[in-house]
Amino acid sequence: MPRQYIHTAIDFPNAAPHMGHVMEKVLADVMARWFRLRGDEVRLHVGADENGIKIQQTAEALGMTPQELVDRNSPLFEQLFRRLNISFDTFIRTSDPKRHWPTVVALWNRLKEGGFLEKRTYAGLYCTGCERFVTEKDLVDGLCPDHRQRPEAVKEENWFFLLSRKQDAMKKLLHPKTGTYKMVPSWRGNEVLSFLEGGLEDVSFSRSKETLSWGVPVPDEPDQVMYVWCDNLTSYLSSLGFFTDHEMREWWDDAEITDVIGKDIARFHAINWPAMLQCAGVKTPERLLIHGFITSDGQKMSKTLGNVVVPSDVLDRYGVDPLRFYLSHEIPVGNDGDFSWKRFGELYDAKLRNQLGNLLNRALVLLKKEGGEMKLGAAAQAFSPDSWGRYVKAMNDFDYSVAIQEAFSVVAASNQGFNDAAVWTIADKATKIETLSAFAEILRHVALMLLPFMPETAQRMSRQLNVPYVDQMLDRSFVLTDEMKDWGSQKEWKRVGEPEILFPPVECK
RNA sequence: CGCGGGGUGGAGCAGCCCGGUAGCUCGCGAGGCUCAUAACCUCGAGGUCGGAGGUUCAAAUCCUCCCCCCGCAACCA
Repeated sequence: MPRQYIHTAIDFPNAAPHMGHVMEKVLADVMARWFRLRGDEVRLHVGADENGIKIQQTAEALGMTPQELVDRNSPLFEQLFRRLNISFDTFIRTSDPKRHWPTVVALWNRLKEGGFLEKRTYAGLYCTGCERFVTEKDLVDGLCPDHRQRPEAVKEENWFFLLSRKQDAMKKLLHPKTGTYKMVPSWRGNEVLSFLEGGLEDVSFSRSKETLSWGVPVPDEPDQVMYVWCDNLTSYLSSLGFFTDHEMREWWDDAEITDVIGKDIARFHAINWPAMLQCAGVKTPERLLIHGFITSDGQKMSKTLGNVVVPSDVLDRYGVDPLRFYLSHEIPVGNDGDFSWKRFGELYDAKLRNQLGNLLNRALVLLKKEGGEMKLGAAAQAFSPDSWGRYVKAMNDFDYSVAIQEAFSVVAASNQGFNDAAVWTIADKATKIETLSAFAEILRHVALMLLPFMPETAQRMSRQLNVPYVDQMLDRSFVLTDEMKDWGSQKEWKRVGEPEILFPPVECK
């Protein structure tokens, strides 16, 4: 049984979670759920990137300690992910000295022992107002735009990771044809590859404690704190207890590893991370799934524009599955996407209420009127067996929007078939029951297709249909068998349950 | 010539890799049905597929050049 280790980027909790965080987690969760359904063993990891200068600064501005800030914000992420039914196994917080730091320190030591770390003088411009290094291009007329002062030229001793040595190795690893680390979708990888062609430079791996105090201390160097790379990325290992006495190596060494991350940090995950792993003698991941960004009504979300969409507002209004549906249906994997309340409402009505909910309702109500007994006859199945083939291929190819649209094209075709057959006018009771049963059977298949995307909805549909496996379908061990995908395979399924409204109308905002 | 993405009926998008009736959602017009959450179905109006060349029997789809929009351009996650 293949083993799958999926991890998302860990999130930066200097503010409350936004729609972009949600998109990434839903994407990873759809993948995790699909892998489980097809029979793989799955571990899904998420977390919070709590260290760094920005957290330090934000905390200061709010008059709290960094620890207080992350203790306040990180749970917001975790709670949101739970509410979204993200089936994660671990939530790592990088300020956790017990779960996270030992792995980080061990990795650091390995890199150092391998001769991949080197102490150098880092020269840069330091703005005392920002309390951080700034670059030339940040400056306006040579001054810090925020503090209107000239940054000082500062030199400090830092550790560097010798990434430049790994250029050829990374080219080989990421080679579109022969490399073992695949970037999905491939066009997202192009940017990374061309960047790689430009040549790699060594990366700064630590800061002086005066510059950065909130982070993982460098072993044996009291005045140095690790800079983001060694700390943040390593959470993917620390969640498995790597390099400790409770490490779960099988989830790395004997697993297919997928990173789910945004286009902005693709480069670091595609290059820096596998380079670090190679240098530490650890296997590199198999797949990098790169998603785009989400805009709000076509514009970049920004507090100044006041167009930030708060995920919990959507959840309060529409519930979990409609949001999961919207993101999966509207945004092809890798593409940028847009969130708009208008579009959300339209899609909710058109697809979820009018097409899906209505089909389920009209079929069940009529069947109930005939007594609720199921009987699948020789009546032509209105469900093309190719649908499963197309669906499975799309799911395996990470074309999730294509897959969910396949499910909805089955629904649309069924509504049409329902009218064409004028089911409600069929006089012969046996024929009527057989015809309606066929629609119930179609909906059983549709619910299974929707299961990775809208788990609760899939179960509610199946509950109304009263299919035999309804109570197991949200279990992690629930596997989609070939038998389940066969027409009329549920011999124990004798009668349907009570019809209910699947998606109620939601008032316009 | 820095890199990548995009430019498709009123709006938002898919199709482009593997050329061959231009598809989806919403909106609009007409009709059908009345089982169903005033939902469902059918038909219709509306597009020189950014522009110009080229390849081809045939191009939204391949090639070349140009224009416009967005992101990135390295330590900022």
